[in-house]
Amino acid sequence: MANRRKENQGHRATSYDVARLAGVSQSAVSRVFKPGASASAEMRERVHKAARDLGYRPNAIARGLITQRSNMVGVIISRLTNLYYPEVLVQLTQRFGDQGVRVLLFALEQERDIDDILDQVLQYRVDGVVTAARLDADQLALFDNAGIPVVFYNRDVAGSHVNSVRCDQADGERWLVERLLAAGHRSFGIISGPEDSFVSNERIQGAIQPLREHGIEQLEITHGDFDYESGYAGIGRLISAFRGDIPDVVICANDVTAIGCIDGARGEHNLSVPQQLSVVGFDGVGPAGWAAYRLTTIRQPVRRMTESAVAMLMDRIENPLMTPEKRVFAGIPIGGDSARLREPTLVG
Amino acid sequence: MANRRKENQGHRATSYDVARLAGVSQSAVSRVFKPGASASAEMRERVHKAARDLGYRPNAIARGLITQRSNMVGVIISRLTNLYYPEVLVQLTQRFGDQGVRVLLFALEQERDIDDILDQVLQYRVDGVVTAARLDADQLALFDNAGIPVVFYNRDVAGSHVNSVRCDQADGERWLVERLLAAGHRSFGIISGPEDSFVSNERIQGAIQPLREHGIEQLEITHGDFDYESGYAGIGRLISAFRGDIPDVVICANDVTAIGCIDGARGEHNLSVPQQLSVVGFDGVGPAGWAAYRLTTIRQPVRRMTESAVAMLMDRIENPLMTPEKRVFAGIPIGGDSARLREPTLVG
DNA sequence: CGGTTGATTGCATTCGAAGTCAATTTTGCC
DNA sequence: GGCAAAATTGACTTCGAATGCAATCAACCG
Repeated sequence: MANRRKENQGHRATSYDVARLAGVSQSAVSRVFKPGASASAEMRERVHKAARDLGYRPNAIARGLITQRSNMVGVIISRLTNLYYPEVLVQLTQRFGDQGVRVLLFALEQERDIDDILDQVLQYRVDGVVTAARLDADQLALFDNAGIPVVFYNRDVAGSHVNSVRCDQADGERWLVERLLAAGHRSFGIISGPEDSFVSNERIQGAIQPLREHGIEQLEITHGDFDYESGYAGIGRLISAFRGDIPDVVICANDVTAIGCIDGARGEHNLSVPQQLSVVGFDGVGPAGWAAYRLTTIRQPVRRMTESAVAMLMDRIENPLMTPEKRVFAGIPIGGDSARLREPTLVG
Repeated sequence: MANRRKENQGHRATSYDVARLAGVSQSAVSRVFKPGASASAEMRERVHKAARDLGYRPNAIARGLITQRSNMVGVIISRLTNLYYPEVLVQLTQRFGDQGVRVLLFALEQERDIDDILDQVLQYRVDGVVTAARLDADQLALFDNAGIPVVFYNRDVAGSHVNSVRCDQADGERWLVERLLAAGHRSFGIISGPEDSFVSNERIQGAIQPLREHGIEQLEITHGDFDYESGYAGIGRLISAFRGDIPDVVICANDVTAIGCIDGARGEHNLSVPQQLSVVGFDGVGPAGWAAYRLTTIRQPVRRMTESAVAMLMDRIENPLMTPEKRVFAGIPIGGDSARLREPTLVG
């Protein structure tokens, strides 16, 4: 009994085992499991039966070695705990899965871990990479030299010919700002993300520029970290920066910060949102829609973006000489209830 | 130029290339990259230099084939969009990473996708599996026969000798119920998860049992799906079930449901929480701590649980004959503000 | 019926690194 | 200096599947 068990455990059936049992050659087994290869009906049946009896499954590792295709892609994500990324990750995983490709996950706690991570990604001979973490030109070159296509997700490398899928964040912010201005807001607070965050900078610059264009002078910025605490504490710092005055609106680097900001405004400063303070976010994560917040925000079209990222990467993998392409998606404005977007109606 | 580029791309350096450039044998290169193997200082240096010049990195796929160790583990997660899992996933990924092991991610949208998924997991010859999705005895046997250790996360297979890491959910619920009873609550509503969810059943049974023991009769249950909507709509269904009365407390299958329940109670039924209605959740996710909710809940000790899961799986991988072990962790009660846990003080 | 075509099948090689074994060199010690 | 022990190194084989090529076989045509 114990022996029987042990045997099974130690020995996983190989194509040779199947071949022997079915009385055919190893090549035949290989061909039966390769869709579209030439094999007679009788052969197929015998091999399949033997394979079933032995519990045989082709070894993806061995296959990867000979075909030079691991059928794995690396997905590099930083700050996964952000509410926005899990959704992206799930969708990528499922869509790649539909194409027969597996996701090897690399999660950075600190952006500085990245060099070790890249080394690992390269060792595993992934067929491609989707990165939602910053890569500099040298790091990108590693993949270029190895012939591994890379798709940037909501990021880009300046002046470099790489694939990227992005949400037009500047445009989204501009939409918000235009509407806020039209509704009469004149003093603006901003709670940004980390100073070195590409995503944050793009959003914040996208907000600041139209504000400048409209000659807005009452503008204060405080730095945050994309999290709830940043918003909760940030509103306090902004009020100080305005010398006790309250800005008309706070633009937050993302939804979670905006939610923190709303809670802070209500709980710590006794402000009602949006009557006394408008707050806007960015992302369109689940909690943004919760009744307690109903954020005014810009939703990223995650579905289409992940679809695009997968399609783009698969294309590049099939055809490495294809010219890199950048796709930009418009964000979807969500009216919500956390900001006044219309001119105050004058009640007679 | 184009040629140069092409060459680089097509040809990734192998240990033979390095060996040739360094004027040594391929075995030598292999040994230099294997920690603890015998090689002279001079040899190490020459090989490292050649490797650096060629941008050589050992091919993890080839290594996996010969060593019979892929250094990858499969992580199977369902309902990743739940707020609770991303945290678990990040921690698992990082902790495995610290042990030099990569995570191959499998995300199920539907629990029924699982058979295809398992097939994939087996093909990739992962060294082990952590699953937060249900596996039945047959499915588990697949891994057993292949000699691949499995650790269940917050799940278990009845009567089966498998490793598992769990939070004692029944005990957590019991704690909540005892306190709620002590504080004078007498009528209970429950918003469960899906009927076929192991996690939900464990929690709900854990709540119902002490209620029975205390002879509570006012008890209604409605089914949900672990999401915000379930809570938001669920409170309405409970109020109907109580014929317009309002239960003293609603026990929710998880935090997100509890949050929905609070929003529904406040927004749709004009109830104040916790004054008129106590609501409790389970998990201790980030939003549970947000000022708008301050949930009374049980936090899972994710850190220790993931640590344990990784340690356990690595142990089994190193020593396959080790007896499977089950570790149960106590949940951490979070007082919060969404339920009255003390007897009402009588003000004179 | 001979010859041609096309499908099927097996043999042998290949992918890249690891590890066994034996040959060689170095080291240590009296 | 000489010999045993230890360290270093290389040749060769191995892991499991895929594939080019040649051999075999069946089908088909005039």
